[in-house]
Amino acid sequence: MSSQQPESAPRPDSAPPTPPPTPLTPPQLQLGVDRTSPVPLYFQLAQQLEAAIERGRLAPGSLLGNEIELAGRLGLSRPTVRQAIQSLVDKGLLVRRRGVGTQVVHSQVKRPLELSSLYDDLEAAGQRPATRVLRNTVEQATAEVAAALGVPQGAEVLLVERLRYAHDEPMAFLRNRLPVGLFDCDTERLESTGLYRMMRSAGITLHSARQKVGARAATAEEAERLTEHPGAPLLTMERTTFDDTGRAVEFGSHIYRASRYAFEFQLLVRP
Amino acid sequence: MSSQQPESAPRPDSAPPTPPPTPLTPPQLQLGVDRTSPVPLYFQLAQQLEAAIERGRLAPGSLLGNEIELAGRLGLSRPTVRQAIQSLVDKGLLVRRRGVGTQVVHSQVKRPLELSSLYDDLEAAGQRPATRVLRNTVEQATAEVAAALGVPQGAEVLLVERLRYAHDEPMAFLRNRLPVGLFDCDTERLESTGLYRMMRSAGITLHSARQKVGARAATAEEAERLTEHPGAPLLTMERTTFDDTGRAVEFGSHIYRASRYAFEFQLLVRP
DNA sequence: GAGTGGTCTAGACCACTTG
DNA sequence: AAGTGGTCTAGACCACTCC
Repeated sequence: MSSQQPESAPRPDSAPPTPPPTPLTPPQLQLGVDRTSPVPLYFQLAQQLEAAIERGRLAPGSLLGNEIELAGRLGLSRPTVRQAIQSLVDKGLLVRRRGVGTQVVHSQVKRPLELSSLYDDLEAAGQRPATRVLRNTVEQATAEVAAALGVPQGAEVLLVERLRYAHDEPMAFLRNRLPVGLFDCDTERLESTGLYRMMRSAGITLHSARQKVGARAATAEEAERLTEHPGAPLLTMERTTFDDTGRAVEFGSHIYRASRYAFEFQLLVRP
Repeated sequence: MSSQQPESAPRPDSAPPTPPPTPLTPPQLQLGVDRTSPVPLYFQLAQQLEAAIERGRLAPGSLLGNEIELAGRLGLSRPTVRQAIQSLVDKGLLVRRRGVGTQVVHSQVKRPLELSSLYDDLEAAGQRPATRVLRNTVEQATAEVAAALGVPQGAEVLLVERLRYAHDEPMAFLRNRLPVGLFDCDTERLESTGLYRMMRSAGITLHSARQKVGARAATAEEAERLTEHPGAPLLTMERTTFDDTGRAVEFGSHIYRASRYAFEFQLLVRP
């Protein structure tokens, strides 16, 4: 099965027209799966390949070796190997071309951003984030909120308003509406962590979000809350977040100080 | 093959303990593949299911019927049916739960936005877009541009500056840098279509983009170009676009009138 | 023509959810 | 216990790319 090829050992008995055309490239690259593990085989392989790419052991542009050979080397079937490779293609780490092979993507495409959480973003950037909850009550859904959350107009929804600080400076004013009864929206926890983290720990699997990002000049009231001057440029975002069943779980209308914050994210083109 | 079942014809000869437990839900829903077509079978099935969901013939939340039965009904193998279903799960139209089944997502998640092209956005919105090319030359890459495009600092890159109008009003100032020799960047075509459309027709397959969206006040020069007043809020975007091999194919630094434009897009959470 | 990925089949066993 | 999706196998033929 996984007999390693002699690489460039000259074979004196036969004279092939061309010397071994160096089929290498995923050279030795120790790969191997653990069949006693509960982790799926395709997932183990995908992890190992991803790690190898990340560490540069698989150089950008290098070919991966064909699927059949890889399957044989690992003692896996071809569909399983394909499943592993496909998951990395979906992540943008590998490219497949028929008749050519599978190669590591050229370039420095870094890990795509998740659904961005301001709290996590700030924490990752080393800015010590803090939150002050201004309101945490129940209100009746306006037409706009009802449409966004998919509830009847006038139905009860949670209203949460927060000021987010970084280094004791206000950065953003966050206003969220959530369906009631979705999870326990405790004010104390809201002040010590982010909304998305609370949702995840409540067993909600976030799936997608529809966002609208714009800008406008600060009103007097907004300026005061954010310690800007009236007319200062503000970044605005409206976002409706859906879980994996397609339910809307959150509708946010946020305002950021443009002088302090910008959105970074990655878009994938769906063919 | 696709012999239609008698549905609810009572069978007088046998008396099942329970009357047909209504296994329905993808009720009659005429499905069928064309094996003479060059279109892959899984793709044909996915298209039909997607169309049925879109037209409401498969209601949100309804179960799809198990894979084996579906495969039998269509004369396909289970892996092929799974491939079709998986593609719709990836699109966010279906949800699978082990032990439960596959159901249509609850809610109105509309088609996710593609990598947004301002030109296409405006055209779709019925605003007749127009473009004036201000510059279309070659320059030497600054450190920032070189880093974004992955070329050596000082290397030659294409510089394109455009004003984009809607209804004869300026909407945005677009500045792009591109690797030289990527495709023919003709000024006349630039004025009559969008950059992305030109890339696609040159055989470049767009794959992903890294974006940064912010806001700031207009300088005097910017205000004049966009017929705003100095200090007016502007929406800014920096975007590096990559093709399917991971090459950077474009680096854009754009400015939009916040009074006229906002970004809308969909983010997917990668598990 | 040789080699690659793209598609497809007909089975199999397991883990999970539900009654 | 029954039914579902999740994983896996060992083959097969085709379309495309490159020599």
